[in-house]
Amino acid sequence: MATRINLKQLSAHLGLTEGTVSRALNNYPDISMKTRERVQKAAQALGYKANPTARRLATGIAEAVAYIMPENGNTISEPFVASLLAGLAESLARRGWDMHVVQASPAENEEDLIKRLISSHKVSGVVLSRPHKKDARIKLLQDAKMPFVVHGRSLESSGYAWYDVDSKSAFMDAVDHLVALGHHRIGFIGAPTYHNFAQTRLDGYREAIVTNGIELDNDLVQITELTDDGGERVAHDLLDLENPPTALLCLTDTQAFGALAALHSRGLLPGKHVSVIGYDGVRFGRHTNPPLTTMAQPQAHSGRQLGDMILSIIDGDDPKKHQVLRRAELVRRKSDGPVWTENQTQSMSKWEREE
Amino acid sequence: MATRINLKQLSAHLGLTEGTVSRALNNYPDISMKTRERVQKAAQALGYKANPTARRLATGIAEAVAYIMPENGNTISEPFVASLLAGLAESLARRGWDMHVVQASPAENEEDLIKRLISSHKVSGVVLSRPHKKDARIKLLQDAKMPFVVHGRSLESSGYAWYDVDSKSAFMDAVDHLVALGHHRIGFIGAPTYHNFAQTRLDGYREAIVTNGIELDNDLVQITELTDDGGERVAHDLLDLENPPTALLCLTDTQAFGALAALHSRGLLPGKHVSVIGYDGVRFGRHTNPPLTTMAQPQAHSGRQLGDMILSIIDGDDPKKHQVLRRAELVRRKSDGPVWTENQTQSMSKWEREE
DNA sequence: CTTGCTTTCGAAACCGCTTTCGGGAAGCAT
DNA sequence: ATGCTTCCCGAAAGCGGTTTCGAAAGCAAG
Repeated sequence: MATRINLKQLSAHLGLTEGTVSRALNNYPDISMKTRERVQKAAQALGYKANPTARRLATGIAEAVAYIMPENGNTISEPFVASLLAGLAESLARRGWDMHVVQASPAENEEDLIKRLISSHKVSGVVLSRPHKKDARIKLLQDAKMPFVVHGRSLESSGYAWYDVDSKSAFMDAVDHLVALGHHRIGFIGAPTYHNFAQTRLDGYREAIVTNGIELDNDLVQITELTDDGGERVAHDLLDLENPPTALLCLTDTQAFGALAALHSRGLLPGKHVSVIGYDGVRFGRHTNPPLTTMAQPQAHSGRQLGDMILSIIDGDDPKKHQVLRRAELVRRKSDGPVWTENQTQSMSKWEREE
Repeated sequence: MATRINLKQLSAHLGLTEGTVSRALNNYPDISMKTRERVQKAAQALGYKANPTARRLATGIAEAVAYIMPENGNTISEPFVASLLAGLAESLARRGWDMHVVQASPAENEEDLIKRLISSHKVSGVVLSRPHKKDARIKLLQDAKMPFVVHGRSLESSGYAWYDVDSKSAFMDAVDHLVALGHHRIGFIGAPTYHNFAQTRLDGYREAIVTNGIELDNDLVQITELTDDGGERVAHDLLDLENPPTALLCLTDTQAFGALAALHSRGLLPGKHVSVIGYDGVRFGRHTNPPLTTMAQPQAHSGRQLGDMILSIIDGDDPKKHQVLRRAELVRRKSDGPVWTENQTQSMSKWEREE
């Protein structure tokens, strides 16, 4: 086990040429059935495995794909990363391929990372998360003919493979839900719209607002970082408005956690005085005070899905055939409720009591 | 940019032999200063980079390390994984090395995974998380002389490199803290002790209990999964005891979240009626009801730390010189408090009011 | 018993780089 | 000029496979 047997030894053992043995193992048709079986049996018995590095050099295919971690080294503890990686790794492992996980170093921007990845020939495919609206990386990959799939979508998404959740519809659903509860002033806590998902969710919000016959009020949309602190900060800004919102719709659950904190610090009960809805459906939302209502994405097997996609594209499938859009669904916990009316004074005492 | 220049072209361009150019680029002393500079300048200008696969084959060193994801595909969304990966990737990238992330597939056990990794020659080092008490993987790596560092420790940890947090002391501190608040019946929510960290934390708990002159009561320690549901379930068991605990010490924050849920469902206020303390210091604990008191580990740069360690061990450092033990510290939020006494009836009303 | 086609395998080039080895050229003392 | 180091670089052999090409062997047909 210390030193593994190599092709030369195996072929010597069999009294055959290295080339012949190699072809036998790779099921070339010009090897007789008899010797093919003999070779494969011997390989099995001796525990022969082709050296991956040598094969890579010879064939030029890397047998590995790279996952690009989303930017923001700090915020990176995105809940979805770990489970996505698990699924992706599993899918690739079924084929014996490797998963490289890469991240733009502080010194290097995302585009240079992609360039380096392409020219290094170290991977035969790339999986990308959270593209920007107009993501230069996508063009680089296309120009280099490097197979890739995107977790999310950029603005122009017709030409490549992607896996995404229809968060625009999700945000429309969320708005509809809030309106049905009587809310007319719905605050939106968002993120910079170079993130395409930030844009589409905002679009969903806006579209649903007008569809419901409500006038758009730009004061009600606030942009901030994708952190709880960010959410908390702008939640305060929204509540400080002269005519404050009665509900807050947040781009992510993490931001929503911050919004809940803002409400608490003001003695307001989420779900009662002000409704809060997040997006992502992270499990942790079950434990907030109150449990967070959220639009949950079906991230069950997104990693495996992405893995299967990139693999078949590498095999030659048309990327355009691999575009899957999943739907998010409302998970109603306790942070949403009918609009609070001032004359419900009988409960006022409880409000006051919150510290 | 399409086809990268290779060594043959570069050397032809320079009128030198491939071997000479290679040695010039790798700073061999038998190349004159003059041509060495000339070569390096040309390489720079033409954007030459040695093909990693070819170099790997020639040198036999993989220039990559593997991170083994902790077991449990489901529970894997351990909060620490993503940030650890980020740091590890950064450390390796500074040297131009790759990070492979691997996970035992359902069909394959962890030991076979390591065997495969070793014999594949695909990586020159391994980083391992959460070892078992007696972890067969460690022995495999040692026997194969594969450099590795462990995130955590197994029982016998003197012979290899590791990075760990002194969770035994942490749990002793936590017990001391609770005792100082008046608690004498402290429940322990743990996990199967083949996980070494589960054992050491339990040890810390037990040792501190006796040190404080309290009698050990085995009914007070419950073993369960590392999930919120697990924590919730056994929290109920503990509270159903005839003589229930007044405080719950949990192996992880995630379990503690479940414990909080159990208390709420019984109309008990964490931090008032029953104290709850977790371990990990995940950021999310700021948003529970009430915010979770926890023993926070300094996971700031653990990933980078691990990366630097594995790199220097691969360079030949003695693994035994790389053993770093960090301390966790109590982060007091709101889920702990003095022991609840029944005669504080004036607050009883508030208790009743909780639903 | 040739001729012609397949089937089956050996031989060799190649992937792109590293590293050992040896020898020519230059430098210095004799 | 000779002899001996020392300094540089070319030549060539790997690393461990894959793949093309061509030839030998086998078989059927003529």
